[in-house]
Amino acid sequence: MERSADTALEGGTAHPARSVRGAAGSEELLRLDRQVCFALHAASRAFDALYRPLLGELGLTYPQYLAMLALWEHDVLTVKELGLALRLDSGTLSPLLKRLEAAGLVVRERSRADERSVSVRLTTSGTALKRRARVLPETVLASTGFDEGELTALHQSLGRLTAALDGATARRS
Amino acid sequence: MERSADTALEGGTAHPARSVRGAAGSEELLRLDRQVCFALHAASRAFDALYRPLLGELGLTYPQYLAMLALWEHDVLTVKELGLALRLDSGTLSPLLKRLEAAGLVVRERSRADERSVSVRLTTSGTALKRRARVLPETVLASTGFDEGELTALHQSLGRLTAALDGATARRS
DNA sequence: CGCAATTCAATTGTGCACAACTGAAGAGTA
DNA sequence: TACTCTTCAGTTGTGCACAATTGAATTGCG
Repeated sequence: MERSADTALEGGTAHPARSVRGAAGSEELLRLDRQVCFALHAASRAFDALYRPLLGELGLTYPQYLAMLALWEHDVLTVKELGLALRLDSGTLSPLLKRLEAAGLVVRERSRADERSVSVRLTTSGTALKRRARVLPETVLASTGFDEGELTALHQSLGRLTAALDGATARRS
Repeated sequence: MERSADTALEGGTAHPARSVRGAAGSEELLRLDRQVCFALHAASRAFDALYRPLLGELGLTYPQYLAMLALWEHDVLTVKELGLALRLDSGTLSPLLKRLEAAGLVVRERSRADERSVSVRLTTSGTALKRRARVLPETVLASTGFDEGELTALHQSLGRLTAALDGATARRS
C-alpha cells in the first residue's frame, strides 16, 4: 500500500477546514498551511529558484544581484549605506562584497573622509553588467503571471507588513 | 557635511516616481524598491527577526519550528514527506533533524517497510513542546497589524505566486 | 584638551539552503 | 533470476544570515 505524501500532507482530511473567522482553536492556529510566514518563506525561495539559473549566467547569486541593483543606482556606497538599503549587516556584507571584488565587479577602499567606513564602487566591468541584467525584471515579472495591479497590491502589502513587524521587534527589545 | 544614508537611499529624488503603468524604462525596472522579490525577502527576514527571540525560549530556530509544526500535525513523517511539506531537500533536513534529535525532540529510525526511508517521530518531550508553542501564532499575528481579511488575501496571493514561479522554473528546466 | 561612548567594518561561530554526488535499497523488466 | 532504473537519505562544498566580539576611528562631553 503506497500512500503518497501529497495525500497525507496536502489533501489531508484529518483537519476539516473550519471557518476562518471566529475563535479557531490553538490546534488550528498551529497548522503549517495557516502560517503566513511560511507562505512568505516559500515564495521567497521560489523566487530564488527562478532567479538562480538566470543570475548564474551573469555570475551572480541572488543577494549579490540585490547589492548590484543598489550600486547600479548609486555608483558608490559605503558598506553601511548598502546595509541599510538591503537590510543586511556587515557580517553578511563583508564576505559578499569580497566575492564581488574578487569577480572584478566592485572595488572597496577606506574613505579618506572617515577612515572607519569603506566605500564600495562599481568597476567598468560592474557597470557594464547592468546592460546584461536589464532583461531580468521582465522575464521574472512574466513568470509570476500577476498583472500590474496585483503586483502593486502585493508589494504594498509586504511593505506595510515589514514595517509592522519591524516595529513589533523594536518594541520588544 | 553629514548626509544620512536614509536620505540617500530611501527618500532619494534622483529617480522621480514615474507612473506605475505604461512602459517604464529598463532603468526604472532595475530599481531596488521596485523588486517584489526583494520586498518578499525583506518581509521574510522581518518575520524571522520577530520569531527569533520567541523561539529562542523554546530552543528552536525558525526552520526547526516549521519542522515541528509539521510533526505536531502528523506525529510521524518520513524525511521525504517532511521535505515535501516544507519544500526542503535532504541536504537541509538531515542536519536540521539531527539537531532536533540531539535536543531530544524527535527520534529518527529507518523504516522496516522500506529501508531506504527514515521515519521521524516526536518524543514525549517534542509533543510536550506544542503546549508552549500555542501562544506564538497569536503573538505574531497581532504584531502584523493585519486584520483577518488582509492576511487571508496576502496568504492566497503568495500561494498563487509560488505556484506560478514553480511552474516557470519547471518549464525552464 | 583628554577620556569615555559611539560608530564602523571585519571576524568567528552557528545554522539554513541548495547543487552535486554517494551508496544503499527497492522496483521494474527482459 | 539478473540487470538496470529509480528512490531515498546523507555528505561535501559554497554561499547567505545573524549574534557576538574585536579593533580602529571618530564623536561628544566634562
